[in-house]
Amino acid sequence: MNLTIGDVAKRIGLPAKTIRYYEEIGLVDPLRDSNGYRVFRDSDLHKLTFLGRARALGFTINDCRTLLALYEDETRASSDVKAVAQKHLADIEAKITDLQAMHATLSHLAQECSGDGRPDCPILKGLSGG
Amino acid sequence: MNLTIGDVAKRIGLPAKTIRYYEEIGLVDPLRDSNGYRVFRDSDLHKLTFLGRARALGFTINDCRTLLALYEDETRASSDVKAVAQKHLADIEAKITDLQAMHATLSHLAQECSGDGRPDCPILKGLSGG
DNA sequence: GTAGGGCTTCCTGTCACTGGAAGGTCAAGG
DNA sequence: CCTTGACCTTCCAGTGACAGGAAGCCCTAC
Repeated sequence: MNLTIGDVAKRIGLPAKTIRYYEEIGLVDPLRDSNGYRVFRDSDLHKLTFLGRARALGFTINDCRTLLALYEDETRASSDVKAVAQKHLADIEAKITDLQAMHATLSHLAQECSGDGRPDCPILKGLSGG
Repeated sequence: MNLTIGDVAKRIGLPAKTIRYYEEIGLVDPLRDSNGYRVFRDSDLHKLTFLGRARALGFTINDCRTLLALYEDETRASSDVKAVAQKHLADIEAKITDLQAMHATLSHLAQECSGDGRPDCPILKGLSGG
């Protein structure tokens, strides 16, 4: 018995919709049964697992495409993989820095806000440029 | 002389496109000159400044709409503002936590990758489930 | 009068899906 | 044999917050 897309979805932990989408954009290419249902080979399952993990680490679909190509290429240089990873690590670090700055500013404002029934509010003052 | 949208954009630090978009979704409502050009009052400039800062702190457009309404409402309770801010702070914290987890996992994998010309790569192994 | 820059609207594209409609397929139960 | 319900299929629209670009009007300077 072939695994249907629902079975694969459960096994991999990705929604069926997402798997169809990955096929549509050419990340996987499952076979078809005579009834039109998708047929997933082991290689498809491996790719989908790979994609699920890469996406969970925050790689873009474009990065995933690159990484998947490297994954499939037995003659790859690990430096190519590492370069993609390090670029992504730098992006993550930049995002964390941004978020921490936002958090610092906003928590400072919130701390000064009494948060009661009165209209006076340092948060709004801060936002309006006060 | 009225300020045109380009002048306002420079002054506030938002692209003109963004200001038009904010008008389209009802966040601001500038007047119009006889030639069709937008005319920005002081109150429009204040609102746009407010929006720019709120967006820079990561508030969604929907939150901005709420905050702007509170900003305009002289009878607001500061607790309402603070609630929005604290919800957003919690979201920021969650995002930072997620990003830090991704960073930890990926930097660990990257550290083990030699990054040379050989095909052997712990990053790909980690992604494929190894 | 013409060249340029800015303004206007409108339409499309981005990213990575998600939701939903319309219709085909399959196994189980009556 | 028929139905029911849970699958599967495709296709279309919407999300958030804009950005890019085309076509055409306006205004100033030379």
